[in-house]
Amino acid sequence: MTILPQLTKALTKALSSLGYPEKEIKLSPPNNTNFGDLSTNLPLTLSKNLNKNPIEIGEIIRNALILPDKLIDEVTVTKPGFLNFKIGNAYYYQVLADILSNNQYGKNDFGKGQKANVEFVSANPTGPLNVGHGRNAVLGDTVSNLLEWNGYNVTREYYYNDAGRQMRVLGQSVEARYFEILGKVFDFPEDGYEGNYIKVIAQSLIDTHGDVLSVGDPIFKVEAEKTIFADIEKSLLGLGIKFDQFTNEKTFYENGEIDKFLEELRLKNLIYKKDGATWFRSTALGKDQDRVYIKSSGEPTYRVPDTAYHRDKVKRGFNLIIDVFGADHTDTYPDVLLALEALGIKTNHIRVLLYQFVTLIRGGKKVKMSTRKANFVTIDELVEELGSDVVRYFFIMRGMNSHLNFDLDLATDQSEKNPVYYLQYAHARICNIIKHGEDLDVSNTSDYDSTLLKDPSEMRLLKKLEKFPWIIENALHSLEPQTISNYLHDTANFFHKFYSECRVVTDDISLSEARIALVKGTKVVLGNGLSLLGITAPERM
RNA sequence: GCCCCGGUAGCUCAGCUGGAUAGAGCAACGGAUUUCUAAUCCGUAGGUCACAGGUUCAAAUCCUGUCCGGGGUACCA
Repeated sequence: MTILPQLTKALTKALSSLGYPEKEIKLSPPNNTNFGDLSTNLPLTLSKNLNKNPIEIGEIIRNALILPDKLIDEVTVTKPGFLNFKIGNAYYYQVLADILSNNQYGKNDFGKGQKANVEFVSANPTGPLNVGHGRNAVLGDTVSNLLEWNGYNVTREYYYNDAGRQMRVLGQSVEARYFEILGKVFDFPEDGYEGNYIKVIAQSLIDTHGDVLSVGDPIFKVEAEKTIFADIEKSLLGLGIKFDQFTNEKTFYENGEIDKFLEELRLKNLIYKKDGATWFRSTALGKDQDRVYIKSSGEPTYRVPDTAYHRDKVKRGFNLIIDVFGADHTDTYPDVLLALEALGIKTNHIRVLLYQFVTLIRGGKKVKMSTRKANFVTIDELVEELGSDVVRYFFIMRGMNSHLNFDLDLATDQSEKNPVYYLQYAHARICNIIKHGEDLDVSNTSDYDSTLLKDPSEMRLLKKLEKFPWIIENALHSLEPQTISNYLHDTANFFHKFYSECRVVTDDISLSEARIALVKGTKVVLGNGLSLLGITAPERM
């Protein structure tokens, strides 16, 4: 049993035995380790209720506390009113033993028996994936990993619109290039896709079908979609990302779900016609404007299939549904949820992760990315240049709410000293130490004497390892994977410091064995953390 | 105009469910290698946490306003 719940319980008991009001008990490690390992501000928060000096309250609680044996070395009360606990080393030694007996250390059961769906990337197949999609892809995949680490059964899902304007224009673009290459009259669409890959697809159509294709042949669009999608899947695989399910918009037209959904809204008087278009009466549900559902051209806006799709996901019975969207969806997903709620569908298990845009900087200048204009840096280029590990770490180490300035030149220059290597190097170093120990026959970690671990750098590292499950649990609630990369960086840092302070394998066999145990424990944490982030943990570098 | 995100060291960013002395990487400068990997470690320097109010015993963190940057506010997605 971890120490946090035990202490919380002891504090709760003390409060009730004193007749003090119930308070939420928050225990957290203080910044300054001189205060101990865990602190609570309980005396401060009680001070107002009791109209008493917080220090005095702290002392009273301290005296009333009944603590588990040998777990806590010391309890102190410090100004302005904190209650601090110094945890005994024995507890941490036990944690190390736990880690060594469980190479899944860090995993938990919070999501056991529960199904989660993570929808991400979801780029329409109109061109290669660019840097912006990269952030989405890595974020979605890492969150999926995180859910799996918390026991969820996760479906990674990619949704795309294959019935809308974008794909139509894509087909027209290919068609135009086809006739252009054949030297015939062609009409390049106004908003056509200008990338070279369009010409490649057109050429392959010529190679397989010759010049017999005629204007408006559906094959242009079909072939483009097929080819580009294959490329997208390959790009994602380059980042170690594999989807369980692809769902497309067309499905919901064909199975009647969209008509059904519109009809239900109509029955609730939430749909009306105006100016030849069909509108969603979102103002009736508290929004400040209505939205067009079906354009006067007869083409539905993307909100319509999107809502039908989300209803479908809800129906599939997931306990948790996560959408990973770029900031351009900020204003649109609330309408989707609103429509679902209007139909009596619960949406409180849907969580939307909005990430801010990636600003690409090249040659000191911002590059405005556009798939249509073929002005972008692709994921393939990025992965080829930096490697999957670096790309993944780069995208995940920053919070999703921050705009990401991606300086391509800098990323290339710094690839040699990229922060991800710091973590990987620690892991490789560990592997080497373990190997060195084995060569000298110092590898017994089944009955080592853990009490020999008492150097400050050893204890600091060990205490860090103890936090790992707690980090995973917190990341589950916040769904902010950067907390994990931050943690791993700290862990690697503490390890490197320990390494420079303490020689692991020496003539002192007992001490060596104890230190090997600590090193192996660190390896488990770093290895597990890296695998959660989808980053390799090399044995040597 | 309105909505969302951000503004923290020269640069890129952590920290934000309020806590005790605000951090890291890069860049700058100075050290450490007869040693299990120097892709490391130690040290120096670098801050009005955009600004102004407010709440609180306590604010980078919460609230209000202002300024600046990005995104949205389309019968584009």
